Amino acid sequence: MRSDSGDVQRTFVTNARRAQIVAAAIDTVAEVGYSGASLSRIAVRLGISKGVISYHFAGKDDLIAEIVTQVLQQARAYMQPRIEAQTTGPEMLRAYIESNLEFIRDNPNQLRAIVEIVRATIAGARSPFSGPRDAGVRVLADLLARFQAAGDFRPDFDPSAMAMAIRAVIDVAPSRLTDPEFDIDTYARDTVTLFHLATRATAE
Amino acid sequence: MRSDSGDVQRTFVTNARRAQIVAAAIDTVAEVGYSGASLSRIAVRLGISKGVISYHFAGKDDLIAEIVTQVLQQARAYMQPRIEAQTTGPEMLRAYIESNLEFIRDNPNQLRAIVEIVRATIAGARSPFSGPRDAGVRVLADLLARFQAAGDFRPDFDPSAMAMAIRAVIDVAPSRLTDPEFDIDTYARDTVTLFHLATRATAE
Amino acid sequence: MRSDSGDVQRTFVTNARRAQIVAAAIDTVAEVGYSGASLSRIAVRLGISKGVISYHFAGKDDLIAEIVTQVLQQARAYMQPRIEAQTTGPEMLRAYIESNLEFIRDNPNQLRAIVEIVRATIAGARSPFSGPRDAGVRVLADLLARFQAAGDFRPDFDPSAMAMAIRAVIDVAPSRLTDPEFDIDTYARDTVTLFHLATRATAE
Amino acid sequence: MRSDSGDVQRTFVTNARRAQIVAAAIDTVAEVGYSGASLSRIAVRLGISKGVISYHFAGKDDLIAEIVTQVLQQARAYMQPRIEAQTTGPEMLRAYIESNLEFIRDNPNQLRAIVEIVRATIAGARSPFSGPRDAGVRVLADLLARFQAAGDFRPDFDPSAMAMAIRAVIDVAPSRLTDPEFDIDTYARDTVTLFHLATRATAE
DNA sequence: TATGAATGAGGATTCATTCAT
DNA sequence: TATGAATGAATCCTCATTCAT
Repeated sequence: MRSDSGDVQRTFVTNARRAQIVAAAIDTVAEVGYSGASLSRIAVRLGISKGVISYHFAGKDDLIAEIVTQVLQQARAYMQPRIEAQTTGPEMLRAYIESNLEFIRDNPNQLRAIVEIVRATIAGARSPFSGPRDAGVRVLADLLARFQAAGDFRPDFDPSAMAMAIRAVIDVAPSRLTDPEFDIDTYARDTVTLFHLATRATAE
Repeated sequence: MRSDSGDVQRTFVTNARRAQIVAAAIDTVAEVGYSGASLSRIAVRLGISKGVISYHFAGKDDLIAEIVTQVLQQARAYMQPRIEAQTTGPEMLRAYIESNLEFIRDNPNQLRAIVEIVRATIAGARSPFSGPRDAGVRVLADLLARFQAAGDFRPDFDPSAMAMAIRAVIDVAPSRLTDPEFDIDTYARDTVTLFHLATRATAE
Repeated sequence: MRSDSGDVQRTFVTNARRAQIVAAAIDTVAEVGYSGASLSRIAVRLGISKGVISYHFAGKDDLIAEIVTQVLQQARAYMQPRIEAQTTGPEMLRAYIESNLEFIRDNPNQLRAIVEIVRATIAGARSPFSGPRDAGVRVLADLLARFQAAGDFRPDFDPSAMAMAIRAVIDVAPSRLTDPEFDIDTYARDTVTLFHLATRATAE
Repeated sequence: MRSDSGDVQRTFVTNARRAQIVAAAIDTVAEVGYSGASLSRIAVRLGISKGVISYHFAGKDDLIAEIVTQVLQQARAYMQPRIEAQTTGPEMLRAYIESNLEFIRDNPNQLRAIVEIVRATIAGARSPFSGPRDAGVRVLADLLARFQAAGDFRPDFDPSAMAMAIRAVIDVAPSRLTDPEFDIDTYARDTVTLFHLATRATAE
């Protein structure tokens, strides 16, 4: 019943269990970090035996990969339409930042977990998940470049560096959420303004 | 001879050993990540026994704390004079960003290690090192607020949020250093411009 | 429905399933060795659930015992008539060796599996299957002794030791079958000659 | 202090511990078989912690390899001079069989262990130790071929098949040692005679 | 000061087995 | 009959830590 690869036909109950385990894993990673999130800790949180996880997932890597896949997919589903609905560069950028931070606000653990995982795994350089991060930067860089070419942004910034900066400012938010003084909505507004000023066409 | 707390009188040799161990630990963390940096791996790198580390440091946490302390102190020593030499807000901001990224460029392992450590440890929420990070943001926020009050920056940004953003953009650099396509000097220039545009007084 | 002990009345379907499982178990043991032959691997090979095996057999030991029983019975069925058809000692011995090695040649997996099992289990001294092996030796020893008494063999060898030797030379064949340089028919001829020379009455 | 590979300088105490562990491992394998010989069982036998073994050996494979190396070396040291002291084929063959079985008689556990290991590991075909076995057969086959060419043996047997047979008859002895009815000295005499008759030059 | 040796907890994983459906 | 699900023990291994020398 392991999920190795390929499309395995899964029953309803199995899917429910898998989802339950993934959810517990997300919360655990968000709470105690990647390295602290042992299978046993996840199992305890669910009140189930450690073996159940092994039964439903081919291994820890499989479980972690599932988290990444799932969260990224949810995030994309939330953000993509909001971003693609925009027609001008500045509007797109605002939608990008706002939808990102809204998603973070509404799914704090998911995001904290994924940031944790990506960072923990890129650390060792062996990184099976460095992909997603680079991909995120690249997609944004492409968007910026396109609108920049259209004259919507000032022509003299490097889209790639700007994309890195934007993602960095967004990605730091999840870990700040626990700070009671941190207000993510304010942070979103400030960030929108910040990058609007940093990218607007001079003529504007 | 453990360094538990307080000012322990230490001999010259002891201090040399400690420094040597810290240096090896920094390189190890930078290379294999925080969780991969076992005492044994650090000891092997030095060609000494694992016990030596235990002898000189109260525990792994103590060693890690020492890394943080030492690197932060070096960083401060490099950057502080450069920043304080400036008199206007924009100059200060430029000096802040440039000196930070220069230090990162010249001490990549140190920085990669510290970023690794901070992230790995703040994750667990138990965070013995969330202090330094917050402190860095706070110091910068205070600087921004001061020059903002003096009219050097536009008055309508939140210094704290802006400080977070600046630090985020800087802190992401160390982990990018291994990417051959990443040129940190260009990144520094872009970042300076970016935050100059984002903070400048409108009248300017 | 478990087969614990005694003569359980079994339906046709049940028997078919059991046979099917035994066959898969034989192939699995032959392929990955005794310790590698987990119930799960056997189940996968059959495309059935692990539980089915547990349903049809009281436990792994029961399944293994069934393999031994079944293979030994088949082997006996093949060899016994061939051996008993002979009237003189040397002919009997030739028939014994040839029929053994022919059976091995024609049922390599069966034999490899059984050799695997016997060896893996006699090792632990708890040996639920040391019986069959000893039995094989004893039967052959009795045969040898009978013909020896009749003057068909030289009188000065110990039938029991000779039987052990013969069985050893035969039993080593299954594990050699995978070696492409190993030709079992040649080996059979050589073995017949070898033991003919070793046992023939001097007067011959 | 792991023994990974290469010539590691080892202290006296360490060597003593290693030897102690190897000895315990040999006895354990001889007693409960390869698959039953877990590190924990070996540790219990010695009254030490499981970790000690991990400290002295890079892993289970390392420990097992050490057993094989050590026993084969001892065996070679015992047998080689006895065999090489002979000048004629029959004498060589007698010395080969006798020295083998004497060594088995005097080191029953060592041999039972090694037979266990070789068989358990060649089973899975991944066999890191199939080498030794094949090597043993090959060396003997070469010896036989040499003396056969010299006319010391009958010319019409295949040295390789004969070597296989001889080794098979020898290798079966260790597992018989626990049988009180089995007398290895008698078995040695019988085996010598058996293969003398099977190989002698006809003219003899 | 430094070392080698040992410990024991905790990690992931595999497995035979059980059980409700 | 058959299945999927769950269990818990056992496996090897890594690690931070301790301690006598």
